[in-house]
Amino acid sequence: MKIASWNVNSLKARRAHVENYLAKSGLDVLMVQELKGLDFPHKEFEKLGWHTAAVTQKTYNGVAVFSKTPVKVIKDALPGDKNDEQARYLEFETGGIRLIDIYLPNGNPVFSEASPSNRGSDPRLRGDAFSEKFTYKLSWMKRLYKRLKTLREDNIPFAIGGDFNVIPEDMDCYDPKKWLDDALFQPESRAALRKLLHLGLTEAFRALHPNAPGHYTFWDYQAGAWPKNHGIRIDHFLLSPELADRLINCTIDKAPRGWDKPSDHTPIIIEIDP
DNA sequence: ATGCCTAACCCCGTTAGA
Repeated sequence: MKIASWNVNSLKARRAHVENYLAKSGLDVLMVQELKGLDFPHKEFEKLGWHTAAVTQKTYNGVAVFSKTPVKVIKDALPGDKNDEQARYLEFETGGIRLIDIYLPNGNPVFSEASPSNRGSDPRLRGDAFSEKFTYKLSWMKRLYKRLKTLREDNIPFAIGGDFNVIPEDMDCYDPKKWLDDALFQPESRAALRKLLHLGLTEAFRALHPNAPGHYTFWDYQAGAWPKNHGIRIDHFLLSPELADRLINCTIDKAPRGWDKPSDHTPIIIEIDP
């Protein structure tokens, strides 16, 4: 069973890419993120032979799944905050497996804007407050921990994939120094990701490719990042023990990043022994 | 040291991405 995750950076803009990928990649399930629109073309994809489910909002965020087998939605929002209206979480069952598709908040900027007199000094030494966006990221990760802990305690096997917006380790970016001030690279973000792993989850790519730097899932559109391979690895799959034991392969498919008018992310694929 | 690029919305410059 082949399952992929891909941040498409607007489904509308990447519609042909997604259809092409579904037709040719041999996937059983494709989870996508950052749809950037309220409308989701369920019928059109059903005509192409895919079962679908989506959580969308206007302009921002949005996650969806395409599957060869029927999709039963378990949750269309991350529990823990009824006032959170951002479309970032979809939990479902398909092909006999519980899957979770996430678009984890980016969180930049890390700190609230400094007063003019304080600019230039280190915001951490200054004791600046975290920004609203970074606070939201960390609280979202705390809520995610609670949800995954519940699934573990209930002995429900699952795989969670998506755009985690966290660079796990220094080897997961081309130049760690350039990311020191970024929300994706903060100690708090990385600790929250490790905490998820401490529930007994396996990070699929790193488990199968230990000590292998230079493998990325995102390359900025700017400054020639793609041809220079100046990327970061932020799209991940985490597997509960039952599925980790069935993990055959985990690869990053760089091809779609080289297509015309590409997303800035490229798909990550896991293969599970049926 | 800074901006670089892309997408959505409608304000066609601003916000967000990462």
